Amino acid sequence: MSRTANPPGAIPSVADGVIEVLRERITAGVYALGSRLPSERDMAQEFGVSRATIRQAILALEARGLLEVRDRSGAYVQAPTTGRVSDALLQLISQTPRSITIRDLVEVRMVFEVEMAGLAAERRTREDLRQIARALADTAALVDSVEDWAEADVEFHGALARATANPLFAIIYDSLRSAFIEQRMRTGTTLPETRAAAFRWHQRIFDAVGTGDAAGARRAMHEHLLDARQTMLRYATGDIDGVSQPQGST
Amino acid sequence: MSRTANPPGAIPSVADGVIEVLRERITAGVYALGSRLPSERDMAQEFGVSRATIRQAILALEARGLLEVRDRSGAYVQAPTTGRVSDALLQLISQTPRSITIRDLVEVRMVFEVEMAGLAAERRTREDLRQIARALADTAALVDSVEDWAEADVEFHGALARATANPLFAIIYDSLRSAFIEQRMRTGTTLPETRAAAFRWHQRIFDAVGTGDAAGARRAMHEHLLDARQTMLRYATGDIDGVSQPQGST
DNA sequence: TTCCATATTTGGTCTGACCAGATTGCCGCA
DNA sequence: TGCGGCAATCTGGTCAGACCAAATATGGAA
Repeated sequence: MSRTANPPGAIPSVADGVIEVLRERITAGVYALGSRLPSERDMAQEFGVSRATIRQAILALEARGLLEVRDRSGAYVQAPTTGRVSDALLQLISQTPRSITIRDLVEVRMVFEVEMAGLAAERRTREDLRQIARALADTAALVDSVEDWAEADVEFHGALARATANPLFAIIYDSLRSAFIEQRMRTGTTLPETRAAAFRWHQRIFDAVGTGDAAGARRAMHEHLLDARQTMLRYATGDIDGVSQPQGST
Repeated sequence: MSRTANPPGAIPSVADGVIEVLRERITAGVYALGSRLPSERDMAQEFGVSRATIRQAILALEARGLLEVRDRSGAYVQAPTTGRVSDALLQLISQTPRSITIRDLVEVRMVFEVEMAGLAAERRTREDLRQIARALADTAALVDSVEDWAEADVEFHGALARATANPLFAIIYDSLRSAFIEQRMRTGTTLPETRAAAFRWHQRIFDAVGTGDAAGARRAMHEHLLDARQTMLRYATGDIDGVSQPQGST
């Protein structure tokens, strides 16, 4: 795996050593999840290095999502989130030579989500159903706000992913999610009637999942995505290459 | 999207400002891909901040995969790789509460590799075929070395992913790849006869892709994975929760 | 016991310095 | 003129010590 991008021959820096030790302590639970690490000054003393080096190590671990540094408070052990994955993925997508088109995106969704719907129908628990139902209700209630609706829509599909009882699906979906959104999948969903149509599809999917009708769920999801693709392609301005890199808000 | 993990209320630090400017310059091409950024000292002067701050910004961008810092040489603009994504994904997987099992992994592969095989059969170019063939030949030639064989095997599936003509598939596959490997999918592939069996499946898949037989390719891949799952489950020691975090080589 | 002022701690930033390897450029030899 | 090699220079890595302002902890007053 790609370590800290240290070419095999390179001399591991002092900071790398600190990073390694800290990482071990974190995964070993010496520094429990949510707990605060010793202050930079204390660690510098303990490791016998300068504060600058400790600082570099902490920053690296923060970038990797293992720590959260709160200004004037301390560094806290953080549970990894899908955010890191999707950030990296988004960045990758935005710089892919042959840019990712709407068609590509829908194709991938088609592959994953159709099967996800089927698995969800087979395995969903009562709690899963409750969450899916809530998301469904939200899409109906928030149909007037493009932003809120998009969020609810994503949540609906996310709940479906979780209902597959396979955490990998949820992880993958979450990772792609920001890409989906960022790439203004909304292209077509800015129209109220599009959102209304989506609701009807969602309803069908939900019913199938609820009754444990895997084949029906797959079929409904498949048709939903076919329909969505058509709508999006119609309103798309073309390829989505210039993925809007998030702009700093300063 | 999750910025630099800056809570909305937080005061953006000086370093954050520098990060933002540098990032813009990189994406805008002011600092071209592969080129070297000014030295830390020069930038510190230009931005009117201390070298420590510049350093922090550079480290952050390195962690995000935008830069590669070479000791005593400089910081170079780097093309993003799937490595970042898979690192993050691997970390995420290794810390998921309900640990990821072999069954989960194969299920995900089943979902998208089957479809990938089909798409590859429909769209593969002559060049794609050549690469797939080469990987196939490698798996046969390297059948005696577990390590080399695993690499070639992964390459075979990777070439298939690229042949779908949808870059997202290749990206996703590459991102999952290290997870697949790390999680010692090899559990069953350490046996020579397993590798021999895999070769026969690969051959069938290759033939179907070569003749443009999408349905056949899907079927062959499906059966290949079913077979692989059975083998792996038989030799698996159980769930793979303690995902081997890569150990520092020091 | 409650609450607020004060003292302490903590991360963020700055300055200035040294090290050792990478880079560059110049000089002398062929 | 061409080129190999040595030395000055440059660069990132690390260290030391200091100041700031906000977050926290402390202790005493109400």
